[in-house]
Amino acid sequence: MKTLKHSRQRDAILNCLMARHDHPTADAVYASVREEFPNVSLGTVYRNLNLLADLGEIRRLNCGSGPERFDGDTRPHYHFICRECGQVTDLPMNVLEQMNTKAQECCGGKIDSHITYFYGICGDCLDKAEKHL
Amino acid sequence: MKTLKHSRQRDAILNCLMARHDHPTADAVYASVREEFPNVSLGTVYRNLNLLADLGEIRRLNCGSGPERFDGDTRPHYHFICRECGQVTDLPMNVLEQMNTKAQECCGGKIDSHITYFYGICGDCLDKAEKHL
DNA sequence: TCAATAATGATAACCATTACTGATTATAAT
DNA sequence: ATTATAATCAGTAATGGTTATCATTATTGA
Repeated sequence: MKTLKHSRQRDAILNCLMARHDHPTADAVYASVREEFPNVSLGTVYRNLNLLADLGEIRRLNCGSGPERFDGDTRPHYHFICRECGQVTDLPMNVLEQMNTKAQECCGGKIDSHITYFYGICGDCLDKAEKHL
Repeated sequence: MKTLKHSRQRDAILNCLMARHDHPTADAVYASVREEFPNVSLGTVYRNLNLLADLGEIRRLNCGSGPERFDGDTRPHYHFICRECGQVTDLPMNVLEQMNTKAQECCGGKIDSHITYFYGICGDCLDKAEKHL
């Protein structure tokens, strides 16, 4: 039985994720934590991100390409990825639990969850495109 | 303007993906193509998988962890991933286009598609668990 | 048939992530 | 408070999947 010990670095990493809502990569978290702990190691960031994710205190995001991203909001919700700028934003809509039931009717197993990423062009990029016409 | 030239290796790679329905990784495709072309290079496999995906003849799958997978079936459909064995299977259910509309109401941008992965335990693994009780 | 060039095989480089190391630090028992 | 312990750390090497480079080979249109 391994007892968790308190660590300032882990706090800083968790705080960073709670404070920002841009779903940062490990590298971005590293840069952020470095402001408080100038010689924190990238390995420490990865180790704690994984630990926190396994504990269920943060969530891992695999948005289709590029490095993994992390989310301090563990409540089930959907994400929208802009094809133009790559920005990942939260979608304030309810998760459709009934999709699991529907999907389960199509397969022999037991489905308990789903992950959905929406793709398109975000408002900012639409505006920019407009101006350049 | 770069014109595409025909290549036996690319044919073999595409055929492999059309023939099997287990959503193989690049490495698995490599192993398969090697039976016909014993000294095909892994780089060639990657290059052509990317080319074919960009041409829209196959699809890339990012199932949340592990290496990228590829799908010879480009028609929109959902996938189910077993947490136990990692197997990726197709779900014969309609894609819910209305989710895009719904999601778009929640964000300032333009949403054109979504990708959903369902997670759970597949029939095979449920059976195995049953026997071991 | 031949020149132009896309594609190949082999290999090196790349990048994100993980594993290893010995030193440090937080916790619990004395 | 002191000490024993084990978790955590910083630093760095190693790993694994993927991409880039380059000399050679294969395809194609004239």
